[in-house]
Amino acid sequence: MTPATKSTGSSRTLEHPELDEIRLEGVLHALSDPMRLRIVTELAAAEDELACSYFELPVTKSTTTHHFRVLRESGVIRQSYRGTAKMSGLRRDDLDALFPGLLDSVLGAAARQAGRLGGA
Amino acid sequence: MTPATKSTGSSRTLEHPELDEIRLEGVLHALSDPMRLRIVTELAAAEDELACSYFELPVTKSTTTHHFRVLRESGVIRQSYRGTAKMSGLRRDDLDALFPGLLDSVLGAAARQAGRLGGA
DNA sequence: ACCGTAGTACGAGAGCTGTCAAACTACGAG
DNA sequence: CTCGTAGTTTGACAGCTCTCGTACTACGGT
Repeated sequence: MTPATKSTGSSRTLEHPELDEIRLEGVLHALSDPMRLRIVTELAAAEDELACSYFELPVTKSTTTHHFRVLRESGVIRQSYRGTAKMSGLRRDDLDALFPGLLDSVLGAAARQAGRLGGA
Repeated sequence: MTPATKSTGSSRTLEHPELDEIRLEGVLHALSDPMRLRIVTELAAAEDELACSYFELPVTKSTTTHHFRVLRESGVIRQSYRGTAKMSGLRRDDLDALFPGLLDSVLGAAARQAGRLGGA
């Protein structure tokens, strides 16, 4: 929101697929891993960008890096650097434009299943 | 070897997951393959059970068998034998009960993408 | 009884995936 | 400058996935 759109010297760049490069198969594949589905669920609940370090995943840092890259390269999340932190946010608008209702139904399904398996 | 064991009386039986054994991750993974997404799309369009041989997939018969098994074991389709043919049908009701809206949004997304990529 | 059609089973191979450990880079705070 | 924190890179490894070809079984018709 606030300006500083210069990337402020952070030369580290991140590749993101354009809208028309996002493939349904890729999105589904990205979401079909438990760890990544969990990341996406938390990201959706947060309604805001989150640092990778926010997530307390039961895997090492390098594995975490791997999962975030799969999510980014499939077009599910958008990432950017802010200081030493790497912020991640759902590409909700892009996904809704491309595949209306898909993200919501997957999130709903994930919540439903979590309730069914955990809370019941 | 030695097919001496069971054979369960009547004809060839097929394993299907119960409703509460179907996992969202498994369904998403099953749908994330182009060949299987295509099968599911045609199955949905048909609104009826189809024989494996109906599909003219650009792969061999053994690969076709493999894909149908993945779809069945993940809970996406139901299969049964009718004569020498093996009929397959979407488990629409089960999936809708478990993950409301998911199947429709995936099918819609697939149709949209097909139109976007093919119809120019 | 035979044959053809529909699908299965069994290897097998190339390639991808999830995971780790260890060494590394980038940034901000003292 | 030095240090700690956040994340990356590389290499490795087991396991899975998609694909094939060949050999096999099951069923129905002639």
